[in-house]
Amino acid sequence: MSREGYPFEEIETKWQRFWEERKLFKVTEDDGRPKYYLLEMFPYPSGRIHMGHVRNYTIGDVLARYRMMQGYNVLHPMGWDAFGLPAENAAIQHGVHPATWTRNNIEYMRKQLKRMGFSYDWDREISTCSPEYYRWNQWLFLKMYERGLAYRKEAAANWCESCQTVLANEEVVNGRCWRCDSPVVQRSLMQWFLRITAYAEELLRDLDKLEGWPERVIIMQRNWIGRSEGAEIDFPVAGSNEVITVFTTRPDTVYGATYMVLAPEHPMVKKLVRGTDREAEVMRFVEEVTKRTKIERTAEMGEKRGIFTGAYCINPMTGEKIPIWIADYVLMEYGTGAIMAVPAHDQRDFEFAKRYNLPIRIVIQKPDYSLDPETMEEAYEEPGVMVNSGEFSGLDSETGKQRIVEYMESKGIGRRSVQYKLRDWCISRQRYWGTPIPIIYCDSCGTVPVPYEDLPVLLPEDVEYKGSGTATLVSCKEFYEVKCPRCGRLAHRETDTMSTFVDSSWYFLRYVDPRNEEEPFSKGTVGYWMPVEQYIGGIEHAVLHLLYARFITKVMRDLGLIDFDEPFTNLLTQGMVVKDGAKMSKSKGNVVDPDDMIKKYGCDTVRVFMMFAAPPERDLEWSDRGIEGSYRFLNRVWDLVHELMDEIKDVKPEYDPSGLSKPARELRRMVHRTIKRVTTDIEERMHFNTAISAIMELVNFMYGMERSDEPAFKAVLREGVESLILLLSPFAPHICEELWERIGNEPGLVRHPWPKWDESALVEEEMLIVVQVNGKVRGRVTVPADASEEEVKRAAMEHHNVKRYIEGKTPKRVIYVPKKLINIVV
RNA sequence: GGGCGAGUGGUGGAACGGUAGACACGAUGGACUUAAAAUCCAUCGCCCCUUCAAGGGGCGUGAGGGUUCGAAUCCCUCCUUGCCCA
Repeated sequence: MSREGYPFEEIETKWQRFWEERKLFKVTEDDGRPKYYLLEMFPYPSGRIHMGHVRNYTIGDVLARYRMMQGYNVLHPMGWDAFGLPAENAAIQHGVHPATWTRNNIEYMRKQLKRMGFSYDWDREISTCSPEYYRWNQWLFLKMYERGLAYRKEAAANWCESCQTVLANEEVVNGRCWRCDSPVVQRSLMQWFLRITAYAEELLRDLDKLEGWPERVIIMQRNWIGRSEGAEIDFPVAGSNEVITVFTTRPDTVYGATYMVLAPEHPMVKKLVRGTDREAEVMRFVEEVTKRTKIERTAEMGEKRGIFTGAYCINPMTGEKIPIWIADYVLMEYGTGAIMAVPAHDQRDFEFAKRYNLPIRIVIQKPDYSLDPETMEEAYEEPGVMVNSGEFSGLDSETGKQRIVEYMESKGIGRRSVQYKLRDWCISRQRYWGTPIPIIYCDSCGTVPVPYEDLPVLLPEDVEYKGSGTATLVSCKEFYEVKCPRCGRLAHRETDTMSTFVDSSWYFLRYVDPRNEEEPFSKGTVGYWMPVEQYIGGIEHAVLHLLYARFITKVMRDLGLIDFDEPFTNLLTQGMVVKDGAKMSKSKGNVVDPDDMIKKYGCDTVRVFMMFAAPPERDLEWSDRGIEGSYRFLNRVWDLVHELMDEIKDVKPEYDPSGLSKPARELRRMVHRTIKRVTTDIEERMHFNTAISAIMELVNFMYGMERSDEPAFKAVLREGVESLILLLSPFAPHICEELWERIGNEPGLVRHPWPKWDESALVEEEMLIVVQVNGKVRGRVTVPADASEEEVKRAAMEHHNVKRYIEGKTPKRVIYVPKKLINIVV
């Protein structure tokens, strides 16, 4: 008989309509069941969903449906990270308004997600570009401004002269603008920052609470925060009252500081060279360095370049006059922007000293005292014994660190200090398509926050896009020109908008109360739903998004809005979907469009393949053959249930387990074993690929099983078919609803309890014992399940092949692993 | 340069100190068919011995060492590769 496979299209449409009409995924907090908040990272509405989304959201959907069947009140929302740069690019390239472009994309992508059958409560959908959402960004910004957590300062930004715009780091490719390929320069602008550094210590310490997070994400965040303990030391500038403070993690090496290095941007640089004959040369160097990127400047293999300022400072411990240099490898952003250079014990200082013939002095010796400045080829950075260090000579360097800092503190020339690599978070974007920063600049009143009652500051949509965000907003009079809220005189608005990371740093809180017009969310509601039990997304957000979300959560807590410290209890970072070993991309021409696959095989097949091809945290290799296999599997399920239909049609899955025939017992064992495997694979390891294999094995078994005529067999069979459908339903919900209905049950599977296994059904009547001799497998014996160790041993010794290896020898030792293996050592 | 992963058949992957390769893809052979598709059955890590058949042996999880009765799994060194940071 020729056939095309089961009618997936009809079935999938039918059940998607059924779920939507019954509002099966709508949840409220007044529910007796325990709550479970399941969240996937919301998408940027780029136009169409891609396989990465499909994978992310399928993982989420399987877990959501599984939890629903486990009896949880599952909050499973979806929304749109809808502000951002690509919308502006679309405006430039296709002349379409960013808002139109974004909203059209959302319309289309929402349809695509619905076509995948995901169990979202669509009534909670949010879009960050809607004023109802972004007004709370502005509200939060004002709250932070009040508390000194939002502030404005001058900072360097990547600037493209030809596009007249600021670029994000990702938009700078090899030092050039990604769009026009002209060189990118650093330009100093006044920008808004959020004071995340005020939470550095807590963000670091609370990483210990995140037991449900992958270790590598925690390590990445820890490195990003980059705490280091050390000291600040004051170096007086020779012949002036100025003092330059350096930060070092190695105060024990201070006697070896033979020169000082300032970052080119250090404010002292200008003062030191002003009016000297070195001024022109030094300033030329500074200008040249600032054009280069941070990565180029600090790459360790790169040549370190510098210039002498002509000025000197005094090493406060030795009283020595040491030269002050400027070098590209010292950054203003880290520490104090100035270092004491100890070439003998810091590799970068060492290389710099070699290049410019600066003195190298050993102050830490190896235990064998073998270091010699004349012969050393690299810095010695390990601990050791202090030498050439005045009264501290002879101490081990770890003790010396403490002693020197204590000494400096007592003399007031230095102090203990902790530095973080973490910088304050720059949220200013010179863009149009983002949340307006609610600030007004008045010539007489200065920087004035927009009063809360004037929120939201609406982003004007009736504008002509000018090619740069700032230009667009400045030219929009109705937006730009405003009365000062304090004095009423003409003032103007801030034209920078917020980074979209602000939007995404709290959206999970808005989902719990998405239509609240009085506040970002009500405290009671957020208390019921938060924290998120399971968060799922790509590893690429390991640092920025996940750190910002943690930060804002802590800020909200300190504002009294919530009472918990961490937003996400468990985090799953899924791997990429790749094809031919590479990430799918247009330029490589290896993109697989989900729409095509759904059309060809249906979404159930796509879902099953996504979950079967690899465990979630690994990369998934797309395979056209593989998806056919998944389709074949669903057809086998479809056919199997139809074949068994007559036998189970009016049967109840009820029977007395004690009097079953052998075929019934075996079927029952297989069914219950599958329930156990699928349940533990989902629950304990989230290994959906092995869960699906277990279901496949059950299907294979049922195709080849031994039958029996007794009525109880039919009841066991009914139980088997029902279990099969229930276990498969989180993965392939549509076909399962259909089969469930066809065997005469009430549809709406997420409301049906997840099957439970009966441990007594798993008990084997016989067990297969592997027999090893000296650790090598020499045979297998089958013994009754209740056989004692002695009986197993006897059976093993009698095995014909085993005998050959133990003949004439006496066993020295016998290791018995119950129910599995026996190892005879001779 | 540092940190963290990963390396298993022709392929995706199983195996959380106890039978390596579950499940699937693919391939080969067969059944069905006028034929094909679909479906079903059988075989498939590599090498070898024995046999009518049934059997049996050696090697094998990137390389090399170690711990253990027993290692893909734990430890050390190295190689390759990916990600993050510099």
